[in-house]
Amino acid sequence: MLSKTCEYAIRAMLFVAQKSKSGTKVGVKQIAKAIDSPEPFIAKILQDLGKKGLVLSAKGPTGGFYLDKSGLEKSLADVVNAIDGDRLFTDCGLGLKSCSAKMPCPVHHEFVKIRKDIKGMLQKAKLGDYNTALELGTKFLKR
Amino acid sequence: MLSKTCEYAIRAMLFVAQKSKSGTKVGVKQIAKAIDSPEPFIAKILQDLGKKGLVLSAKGPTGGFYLDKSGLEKSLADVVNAIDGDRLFTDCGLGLKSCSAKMPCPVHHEFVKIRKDIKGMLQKAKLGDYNTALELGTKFLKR
DNA sequence: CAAAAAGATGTTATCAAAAACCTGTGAATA
DNA sequence: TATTCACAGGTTTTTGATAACATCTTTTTG
Repeated sequence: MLSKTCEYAIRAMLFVAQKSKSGTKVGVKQIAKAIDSPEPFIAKILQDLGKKGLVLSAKGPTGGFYLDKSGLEKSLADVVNAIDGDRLFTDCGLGLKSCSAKMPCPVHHEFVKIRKDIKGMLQKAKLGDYNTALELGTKFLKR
Repeated sequence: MLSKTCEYAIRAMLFVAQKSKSGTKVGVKQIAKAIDSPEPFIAKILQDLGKKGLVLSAKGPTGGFYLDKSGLEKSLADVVNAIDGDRLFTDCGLGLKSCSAKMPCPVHHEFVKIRKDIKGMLQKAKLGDYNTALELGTKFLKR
């Protein structure tokens, strides 16, 4: 469904979001540990997300990644779009190169509906929405 | 969403279903051409599906793959399950190894609903359901 | 029997995703 | 201002999925 990269990205962003609520910046090492991901890999991903304006970063001691108010309002759909593009929402479910309402694969119409649901779900979910649950330990980012 | 293998499998099965309606058996070569897939690859997939009882085959001249009445009643979910297992319906949307109602990732509950929809859709879609549309050329298996 | 077609098995090639590494550069603080 | 911390950026390696090919066996029809 989502690429591995994208999965890591979302988990990392949710962790950063959680920490940003209290104004803390977090380093790559800490993030990697929190979401159980390879450190150099998550560094790359965050760098990429930074370039695309989805996460802020500060160099030097006490530096790290963080989100501001508007960053916390970004949705999971924004993250997915930054990493995977709109592949998930446009690619044919049966792998056809040109599959559209005009030239549909057998399951095209059914897939359109499903994808719409997924998109809606991802758009509704904001990065800041999960802080409480994460702190309470009722939702998890690793294992 | 589905593996490439699974996509080919579904397309191949839909083609076989279409031909089986009129009692025709189809060879690997013909199938590969019809769904625009590598011939040795689709051969392997069909061999596999045959072993799992989803498609019938006959050796020798005039042989090939075909479906009987009960085969045409099988659903896309059956094909997906034979190839990809229940990966699609059980794996965590964010890549966590153990993600369940008890230890959910942040989007677990949302994903459960989506997956249920997908499953329902695949179960409702029978292999024989698309014959007319395929013959009329309003739905397609390649390009 | 000969030809045709699937069954079975194994090897190799290609490609993109994932992962790891290494050096550069800017910022903070003592 | 020097040191150190941490992100930035580029390069390389590894891995796994996909794809392609080859060979041989078995079965069935004509």
